[in-house]
Amino acid sequence: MSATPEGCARELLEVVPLVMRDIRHQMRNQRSTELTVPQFRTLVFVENNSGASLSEVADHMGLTLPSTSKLVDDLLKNGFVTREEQAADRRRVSLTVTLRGRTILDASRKETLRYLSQKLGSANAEEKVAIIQAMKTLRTVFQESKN
Amino acid sequence: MSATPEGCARELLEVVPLVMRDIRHQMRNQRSTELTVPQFRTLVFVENNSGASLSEVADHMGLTLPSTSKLVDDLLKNGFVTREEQAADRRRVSLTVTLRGRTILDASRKETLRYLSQKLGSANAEEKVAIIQAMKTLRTVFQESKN
DNA sequence: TATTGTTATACTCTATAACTATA
DNA sequence: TATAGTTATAGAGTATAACAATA
Repeated sequence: MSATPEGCARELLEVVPLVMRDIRHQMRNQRSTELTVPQFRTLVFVENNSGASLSEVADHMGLTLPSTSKLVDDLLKNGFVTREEQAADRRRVSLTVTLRGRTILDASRKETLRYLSQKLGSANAEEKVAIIQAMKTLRTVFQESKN
Repeated sequence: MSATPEGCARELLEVVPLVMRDIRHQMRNQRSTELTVPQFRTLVFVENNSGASLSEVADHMGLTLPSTSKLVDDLLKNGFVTREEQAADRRRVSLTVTLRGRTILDASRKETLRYLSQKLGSANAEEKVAIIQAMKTLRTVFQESKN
């Protein structure tokens, strides 16, 4: 297996959509929680960055402002976040996860992690180390993709 | 970094959507080729499994038959695949990639791989080995995800 | 009857363009 | 004028339900 940038790229292009598809399916089939992947990721971000503006969320998600606005709107309708004006700059919005949002997020995360953990149970120690390492590298490589 | 199934699951859940988002963006912004990720994956599958039926594509993609039917319909409209009845069982369909489809697929693959390779250029040898290993494991774990 | 596929319908995700409000 | 955000509109991706054709 050639550990060249090209070899890695080829593997990523084949395997990442496979894993993503599975995660998406799993989340969709959570009848109790029902968060989509983007909704889940948005809630995680707002939980970790309470008071975030819409632009900050959009930036983190790699989405346009209108897309993010709609995404947040749905979370709002479900009562998972609150949206207020920032006092210092009234154009800006301040987002916070509600108790309800936190509850649903915790449940969804728990269920998804349980599912993924079970799937990864068959991997041996060395393989798991490689996954952890790979994810660490990929995170740094793909994180600041401000296209 | 705990190399437990739970630790791996946590990393996957954070990093995979990040990478997927970047791949999706990159493909969307290919002004020359313009294949979406599902279209790309379908073409790859049909190229490797010439004469495949719709059910086989759906199975590979992890999609329902109606979704797959529509997906293939779009490829057909663009002249990237042909769709015929199978002689042996006329309910079944036989899909083939056209020359045009092959051309666009090659161009798209090349451009995406170039993009990803360039991004992965900053990773050192050990990190690249870990990525290759991780992808290999993930492929086997997530491949036969027939839900 | 069971299987393969399509059509009808709907919802989510995402984008671009046009707009409003605030700075 | 520039920035933050929303609304309008549209296209892709996906699903379920209902159907048609073939086995």
